[in-house]
Amino acid sequence: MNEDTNQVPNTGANQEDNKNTETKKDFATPNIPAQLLKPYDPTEVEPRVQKQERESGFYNPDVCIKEGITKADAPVYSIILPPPNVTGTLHMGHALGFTTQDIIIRYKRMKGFRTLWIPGTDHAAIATQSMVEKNIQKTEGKSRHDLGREELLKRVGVFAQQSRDTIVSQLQTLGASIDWSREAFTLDEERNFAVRTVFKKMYDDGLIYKKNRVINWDPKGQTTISDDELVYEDRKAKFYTFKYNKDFPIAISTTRPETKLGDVAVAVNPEDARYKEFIGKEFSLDFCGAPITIKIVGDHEALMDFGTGAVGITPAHSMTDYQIAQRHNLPMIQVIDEKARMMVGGPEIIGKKVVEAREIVVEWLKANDLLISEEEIDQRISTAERTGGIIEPLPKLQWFVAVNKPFKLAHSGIKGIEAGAEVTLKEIMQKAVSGGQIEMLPDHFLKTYFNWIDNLNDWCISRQIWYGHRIPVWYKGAEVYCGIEAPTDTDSVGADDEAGESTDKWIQDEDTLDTWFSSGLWSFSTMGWPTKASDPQSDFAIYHPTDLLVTGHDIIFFWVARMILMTGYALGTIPFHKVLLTGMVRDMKGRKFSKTLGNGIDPIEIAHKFGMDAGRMSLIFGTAPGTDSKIDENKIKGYKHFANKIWNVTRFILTATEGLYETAHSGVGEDGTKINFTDADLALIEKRNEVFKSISTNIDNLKIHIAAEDLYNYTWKEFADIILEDSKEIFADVDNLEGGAIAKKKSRAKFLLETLGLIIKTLHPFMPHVTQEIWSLLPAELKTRELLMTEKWPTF
RNA sequence: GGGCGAUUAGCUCAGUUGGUAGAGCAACUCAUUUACACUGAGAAGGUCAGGGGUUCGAGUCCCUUAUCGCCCACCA
Repeated sequence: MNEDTNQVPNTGANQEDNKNTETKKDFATPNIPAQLLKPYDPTEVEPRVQKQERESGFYNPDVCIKEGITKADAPVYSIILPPPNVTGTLHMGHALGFTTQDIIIRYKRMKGFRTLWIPGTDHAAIATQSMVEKNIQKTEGKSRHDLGREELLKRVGVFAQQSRDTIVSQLQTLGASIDWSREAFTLDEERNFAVRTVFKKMYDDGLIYKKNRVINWDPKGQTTISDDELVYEDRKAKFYTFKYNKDFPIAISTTRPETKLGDVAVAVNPEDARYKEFIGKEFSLDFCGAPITIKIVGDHEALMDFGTGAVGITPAHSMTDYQIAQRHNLPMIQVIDEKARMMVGGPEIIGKKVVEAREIVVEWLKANDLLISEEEIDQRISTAERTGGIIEPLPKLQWFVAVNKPFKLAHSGIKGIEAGAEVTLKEIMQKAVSGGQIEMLPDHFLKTYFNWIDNLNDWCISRQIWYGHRIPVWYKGAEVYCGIEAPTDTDSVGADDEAGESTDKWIQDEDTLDTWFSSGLWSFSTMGWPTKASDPQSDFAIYHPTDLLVTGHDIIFFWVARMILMTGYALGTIPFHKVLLTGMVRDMKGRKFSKTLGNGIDPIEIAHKFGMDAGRMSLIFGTAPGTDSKIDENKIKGYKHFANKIWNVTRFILTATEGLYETAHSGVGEDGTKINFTDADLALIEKRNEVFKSISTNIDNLKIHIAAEDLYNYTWKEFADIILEDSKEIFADVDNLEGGAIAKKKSRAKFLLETLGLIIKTLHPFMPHVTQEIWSLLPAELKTRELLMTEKWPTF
């Protein structure tokens, strides 16, 4: 530990500063620390304080216990950091969440809790791989297949590492008092073991299954994605109405004529008088060079008053049609491949991209006089969240998690679920929250959460990308093996090897898991589960479930729900007691921060310009949980002024109480008599204590934006503007005029010093750097420890 | 189509269980080397989106309308 940082180095530079400020002779007294004579300079102070805090080891609760800062049997408080994606750098949106967590963590630590905050990063599978692929394509003109699985993974690994380093330094710049000794990564060996363990358990319980069905295919990313990874875009589209051929009795409509080469049926409403007579009939015909057989089926899904009232059914390329086809036992004919090219049809159409094929089919319809009408409509198309590719529904053999399948939950700490009872994953997600064990703030997001669960379908978890947790399943001919460890006699073929080679060795499934599968385990995979789960001294035994999750409301489905699912399933418990949802941070025009707009603000930039303390305050101040906020530099500037204000308040108090503070703080005057507070000061104390009591209460209730405001107002408007101004008169009073003058001064000096200490302590979670710096300059009598973060929180 | 949120000072937003409308920024008047110009004092600025209801009392609770924003959904 570097104790020197609290001392004022007696360098030439400082002496020079003293000379420069000599005009202010009133303050150039030997007892006033030299750096106080200058305005507060966050760029010099903040990195130094961060280093000092970090090197003290007190971010780690084990060290706090060892050094006697925290009692071993103290109540526990734990938070896991929502791991940022290793796709780039943090912006002010992250900073809001992380600052919120740091405030709570510092508060709890000072209150004596055994406090743990675990950091980490997320490998973000598709997002990261596609970013690296794009870079390689741009700089080297190579695809991932040119590089091969091993080489690509190496490149992605390097990128992820750089990204992680940036994120770590950003978190440190933020002043996050997080325990770096416990840093985790969603794709490291320990987390991989947890993933394999849970996968195997789910597989054995029949909750993970492999099935051929229509999934969301991203032709750009060359992978499947889950329903939640779809992003909808509004576009104009042509809506064509036509007949398959001249003899076909019913006209249908579509925006995608090229898919009609894969049609197997036309669905009409069984009540529809126009078409009733045709139900059950079959027509074989040639459509654009592809022989197709269309069966007319009756299905209530077909709405009589929409379009022609008849729906062409393309089971292989539409989710809805797939479901209708299932009901009527219809075949599924794939006509579009993974590159979104036509697989069937005449020579003019086969091999063409869907968009070109669409034009060709329309031309063909026109040429054969089959097109009845063509109108422009608004349409929502699905695109892939990470690559922007237009989703092509395709039939594929994929892995799924069954959310509606009952299984026996061996252990249960979830209210409303008995141990050993039959439940579904959906029920776990519902009961963990509806039973009140998990609280959400603001609570109106509960409706969003439940609504999502009600409409939830089985979760497609396999991805055809290489960066991620490989599915722990091996094949040997027709045999399938799922295990935590690879079977012996495994052939370690890479993905590039041509499949289909018959071998007598086990070959692992090529696919990787959805990144949210591993994120879902984060609350316990970061704590030594499963290896050390049974050890009562393990983090898992001590700190799980965690107390609080602070995250953006945009990932309630992706992450919050998946954590509840995974924790409920694997442990029969909840991952956290409370969820605090933060809003989005936007620019002054209300736009989201984005790379393409170039409006993103890097927290490091803020630290350079205004100081991170100011940045932290500006994020918290006036921002209610769950509501979006706007931020601009003007606002941040205001809190830079605030930091400087406290700095000057400190200078004033130390100067004004010069010679008084020793006696004032000891509570005994020079003559040995006790210093009593004057009635006026007693009244100030009462009022002050009330303010600080309510600040604590507000932090306890996670209303940190209100606590920050109260603290700001008291410090500036009450303490500085009124009390300090009033004190000037008291201190200016000439001693010998009346006997009470000296007693009044001592009383006030004691009050000012105590209150300053109180402000600095209470403000510390919000503005850790400036408060630590001031703390180091306060007279020793005021403090019990050098590091403010380990001081006791003031209680009344 | 369903759900959620927002609407408060010129701008950006707070407003705990219902009890006299708040802050920052901007603008206005004054003070001028003061702990601090990264300043202080003062004044100004609001039918709390509109309408209805409950209540002794509503920015806050209920109903309704409007506008904006977000999320979800298989109208081909």
